Amino acid sequence: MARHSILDTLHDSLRKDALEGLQAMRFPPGQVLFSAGEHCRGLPLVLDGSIKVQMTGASGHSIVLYRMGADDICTLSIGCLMTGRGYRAEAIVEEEAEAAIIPRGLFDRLMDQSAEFRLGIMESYGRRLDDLMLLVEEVAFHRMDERLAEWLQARAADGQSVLNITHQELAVELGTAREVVSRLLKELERRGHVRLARGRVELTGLRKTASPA
Amino acid sequence: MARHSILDTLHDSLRKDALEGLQAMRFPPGQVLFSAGEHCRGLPLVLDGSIKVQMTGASGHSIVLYRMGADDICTLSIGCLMTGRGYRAEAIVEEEAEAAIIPRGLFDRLMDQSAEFRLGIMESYGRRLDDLMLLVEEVAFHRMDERLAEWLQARAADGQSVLNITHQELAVELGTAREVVSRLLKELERRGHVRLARGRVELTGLRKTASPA
DNA sequence: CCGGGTTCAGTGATAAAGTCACACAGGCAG
DNA sequence: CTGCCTGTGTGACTTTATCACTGAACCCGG
Repeated sequence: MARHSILDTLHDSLRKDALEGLQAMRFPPGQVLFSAGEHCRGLPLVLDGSIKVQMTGASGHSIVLYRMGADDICTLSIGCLMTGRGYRAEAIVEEEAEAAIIPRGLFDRLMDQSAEFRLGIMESYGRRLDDLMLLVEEVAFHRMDERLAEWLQARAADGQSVLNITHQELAVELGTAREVVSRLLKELERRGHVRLARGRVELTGLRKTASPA
Repeated sequence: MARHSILDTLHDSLRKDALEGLQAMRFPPGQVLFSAGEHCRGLPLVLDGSIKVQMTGASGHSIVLYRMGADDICTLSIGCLMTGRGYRAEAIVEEEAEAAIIPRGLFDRLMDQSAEFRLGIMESYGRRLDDLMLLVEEVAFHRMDERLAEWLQARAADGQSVLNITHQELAVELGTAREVVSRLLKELERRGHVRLARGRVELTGLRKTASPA
């Protein structure tokens, strides 16, 4: 049964139709939901789990653009759906995820008949645009050591203090090179903020990177 | 009289209503259409001219995110309109521009009553998302000298071979520091690709940056 | 036309980040 | 145990960012 807040906003008869046209599916970690160049067959609603969206540029390097979680909408797909162009990014499941695809016809109908649905879509789009704008600024102007520390802290805030992640994966998160991550992590370890092991980063009281000033 | 392709798609009666609710305005170069933190009072349609959208990050640096030209829609505004949050970016007129603002009420009505209007909005959103994704990749992974050369070449392709622009402005275009632009331009001049003067870059047969390999 | 202020541009020194090449360590399959 | 694959550490070097400053070009009032 597909539970997604944007469906809750629909009026009874429309919601009933929608739920009939939808089918939730489960995806295991590592599963690729779509990849670059592929065409879009509908609008995915994320019901649960965590999915990262990343792209690989002309340079051959990859960077994570954003994540989708419970109650998210894959707005990126709408553009592909509308213009018929293929995806430019790829989506990879991180934590086992559940999603339902709204097929084109149903999407058009919902857009036509529900102001609330439209609002939800627009809001989602707006948030995504915002995310990307912030990312641009972050990538263009922030120091790598701070970005790394912030990324780790965000995870720590989620309650996770032992991350099973490789330096390479962290490099893709931040859009940098593996060597850079390795060196910065080593530095954090020297300062006692983290403990490192193969494929593992343990956070041990990570504070501000504390400029010596 | 507001001429914009998205209005052409409307059916007669709706178009008539829309045109009544709209009022085109002209803006001179340099005019700020909106700036960070401001609230949004409607959806701007760009009828003509050129408008750049840039943001200034926590770091204090600015970067141009994208440009809007004739027949464009300021999709960024929709998010602000829907969520009520302020703008995160600012819009500055480059070439004298003409624009019309669709007020909230009319926007809602058009979204409700015209599938073609909705399609136009969605397409526009999709393009913007695409632009930003490409920008992220560009900023994260491409070399500055190539980015500068490409930017200049794009202008040359537009027919302009003498640009009236300062190094500082170029730095904002590329999201880097003024000094970096100065040095790279000097290098291009040494190679005979450009000629420099205060506030001016003249393109004299700019080819590939030609790696020595 | 001159003087003084303002905006632009050039440059050296240094730090941060990216690139390249390679050594080595940990874990797993045979 | 022995390879083998993946992940990590590191040196050398290039590119980019930052800081601090110099000087040139332009603008405007007197």
